[in-house]
Amino acid sequence: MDNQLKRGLLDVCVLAAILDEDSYGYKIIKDLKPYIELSESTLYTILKRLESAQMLTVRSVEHDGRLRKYYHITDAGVRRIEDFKEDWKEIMTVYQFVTKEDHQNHE
Amino acid sequence: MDNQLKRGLLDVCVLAAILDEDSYGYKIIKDLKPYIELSESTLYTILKRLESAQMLTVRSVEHDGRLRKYYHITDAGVRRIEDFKEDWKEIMTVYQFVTKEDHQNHE
DNA sequence: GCTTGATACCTCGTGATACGATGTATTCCA
DNA sequence: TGGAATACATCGTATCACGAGGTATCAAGC
Repeated sequence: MDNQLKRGLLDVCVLAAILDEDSYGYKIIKDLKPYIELSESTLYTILKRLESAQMLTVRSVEHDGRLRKYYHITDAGVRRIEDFKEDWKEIMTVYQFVTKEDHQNHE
Repeated sequence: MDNQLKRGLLDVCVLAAILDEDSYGYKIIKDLKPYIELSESTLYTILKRLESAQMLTVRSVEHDGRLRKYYHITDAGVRRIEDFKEDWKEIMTVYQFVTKEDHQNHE
């Protein structure tokens, strides 16, 4: 997929991945894989950004001797997803502008 | 609109703006305004990028003592729009992942 | 015991890019 | 005479995705 198209989608994908249930980095990547691929370096950048924007909170848990950091979405995070849905309406008008063969008559 | 969401859309918008008819910078901005806003500095960056990617060609025309640079889409530019339509299918599956309230049952 | 691969975290540097600020020059209208 | 509008352009900055690399644990196979 075109790289630039992913921007603006990634943040909201990560938030959606922890919406129903708290999750951790490695699992988020796996869960998102069928929809969108992102590297670990990308994810941890996003996670840090979302945390400093207070859209999620973090909690460390020891699991099988390994550290796991569970991420929990906040109200602001949920609102971020709602805002995205609003923005999407504008995106769709842009999409229609780009894809209609003839800009005045037939669709 | 969220800034990041525009990325990946802008290039293709500019190409769509010159698809039916050659156009020039100032007019492209005006034509796109109802759909997406972009500043002059952004547009000229994009135009230069698309030119070096050979997705459009340029032709200078004197108009009322002012210079006008008309942009003409190439086959590669048209193909770029087609590729975008393909990418959009993937984008829609991502969108659906983000927006469905419950990730297993009801839509 | 040793290696390999999966799990799980992290940092650093780079390249792409949208845009504000700024500059130049002309035409048109009040 | 002055300020929109038209029309082009450059520079610097901030944001961001990602590859490359690093640390550490655990399970499985030889």
